[in-house]
Amino acid sequence: MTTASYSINKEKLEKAAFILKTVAHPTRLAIVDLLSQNEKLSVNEICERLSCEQSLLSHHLINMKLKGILRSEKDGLNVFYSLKLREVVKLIECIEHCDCNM
Amino acid sequence: MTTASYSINKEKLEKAAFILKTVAHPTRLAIVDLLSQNEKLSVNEICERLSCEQSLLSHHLINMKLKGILRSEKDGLNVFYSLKLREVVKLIECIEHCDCNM
DNA sequence: TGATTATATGAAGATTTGTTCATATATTTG
DNA sequence: CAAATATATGAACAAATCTTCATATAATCA
Repeated sequence: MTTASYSINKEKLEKAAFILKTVAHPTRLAIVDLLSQNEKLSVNEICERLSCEQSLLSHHLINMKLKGILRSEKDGLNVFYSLKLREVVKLIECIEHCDCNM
Repeated sequence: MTTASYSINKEKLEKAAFILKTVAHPTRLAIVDLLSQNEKLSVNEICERLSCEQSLLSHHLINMKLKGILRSEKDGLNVFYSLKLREVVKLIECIEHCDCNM
């Protein structure tokens, strides 16, 4: 057989790259970090805590929701976002722990 | 105090995003995976195993070296690449393990 | 030395991503 | 209903990224 011997197949690599890419942005990492410490937060709350412009934040949040990393639920005027793919928190931990070696 | 209460500071987030971004690509993830299983590999070996065009692969390798993820050593006609920031392997494991929840 | 092999380089174009701005929509409240 | 508030949307542009191609460099070998 001519199949490459490495363990991860193409599909998995693409999936992984897709998730990593979505998270690989300072603001989006900060969002993940915030939501790892708070069950759910409204757009406004995130906005203020990250001092991020509302529209820009909205774009980020919707993007992350679209890609399965966040979920949202509406409550009156507010929309609360929360982590759907909690595993992404580990990515941050990963990177945090290897900071020393950089 | 007006400081945001989340634990990761801006600098750390940017560093993390930088690393994640560099790795967040199917081919580059495959390179990391390959090199996690082989002490070192020549450009040609990687080329063949990933069926990636030589020039394109070179660009990827040099990029990853530039960003501190790989190192290289020359031996005759060959250049051998190896993992410098081994922690990035954990990123793949992270993503692999959460595949089920996606 | 000339041919061959392995790798790097750099320009160029296509595509994607990040950001801003202006504005739309939806909900609540007076 | 009008005003206020929270969030979303979409166009437009700048910047970054990905890929290809043609070619350069460097080492080896006949």
